[in-house]
Amino acid sequence: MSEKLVRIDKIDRRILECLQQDGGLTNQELAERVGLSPSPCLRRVRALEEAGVILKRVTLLERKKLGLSLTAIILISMDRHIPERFEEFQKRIEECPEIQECYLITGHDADYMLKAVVPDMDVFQELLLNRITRIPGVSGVHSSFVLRRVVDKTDLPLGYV
Amino acid sequence: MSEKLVRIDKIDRRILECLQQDGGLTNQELAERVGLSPSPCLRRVRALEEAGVILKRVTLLERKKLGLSLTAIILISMDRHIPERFEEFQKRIEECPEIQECYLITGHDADYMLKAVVPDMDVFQELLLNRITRIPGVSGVHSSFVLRRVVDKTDLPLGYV
DNA sequence: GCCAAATTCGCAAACACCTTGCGGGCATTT
DNA sequence: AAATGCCCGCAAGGTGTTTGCGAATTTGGC
Repeated sequence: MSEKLVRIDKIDRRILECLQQDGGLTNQELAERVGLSPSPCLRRVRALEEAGVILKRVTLLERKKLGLSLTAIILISMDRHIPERFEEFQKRIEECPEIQECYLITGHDADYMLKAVVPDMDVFQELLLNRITRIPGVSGVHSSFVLRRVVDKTDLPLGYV
Repeated sequence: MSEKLVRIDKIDRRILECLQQDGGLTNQELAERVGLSPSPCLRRVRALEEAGVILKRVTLLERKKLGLSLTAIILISMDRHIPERFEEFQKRIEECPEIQECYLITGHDADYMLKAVVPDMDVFQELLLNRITRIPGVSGVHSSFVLRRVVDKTDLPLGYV
């Protein structure tokens, strides 16, 4: 299910490029852009979904319009590197809707890198002090805040496919 | 255009929750889920788009199926903090399709935090040495690599709206 | 380089969905 | 209590999706 042996030709790549950019495209528009008639185009999209290349379609919302004006980058270190601690940490992090990303990373500075979206500093403080630092094993926490979004996109580079 | 005075009631919130999770929902399905008939539902969606709350719809793809198995977190420091350097840096970063996120951040450790998606270490090395570190003003670079994606989602927390 | 097999295309028809104007009901205001 | 404005649902026409099928193209073997 997760092997990467998926044949992707020129047309598939253009389909993926278009859909990455605009998931609201009708099949007709998509077909026109990739130079195909609607039916084979839809069949290719279905096949790409079936193959697991296309994961899901989502709608992106504007943070500021929703009063979510603060984005924080949090680096976290764990004291004892035992599996149970990591499992527990990950479970607790998944429960926080404010956390959009959480990666286990290499390097000695930190074990986890998180990105959180909150309305303001008060909520951030609550998240950090009441929820994150209370998780067993969390020893070091370092937070930065996003001043400016230079790049913030979801599309993958398809030039290597 | 970017003020946040947007009236969002219970139904709008449910619409946004549904669309964040599944952008491929038909208007009929959406209407049913939020307890509305198709026409007022579509009108609300249109209004939310018009108001700029709904930004765009995108399709998320599976990295590994496309041979993009390496994700890097890069922290960058700049030597002289003059506007021209930052402008130039940002312009050059935008040209890299591998860079999905680039934030200007607070804190003394770094000025920018980037996330890059690449096929392998060779490409990462090329990106880092030939493109990023060659940008005038870049003085410090620290890279980490993603070992495991604990959380990786695009939906915002709507509990505060 | 040719032929057979498999794949993938485009067409057309049936179906589902979107989209608009309109009338009616509910809430808020005067 | 009446008037106003807002938002709902209905219905009809237009648009897009989806399926089977025959034709064309590509793939692989000899």
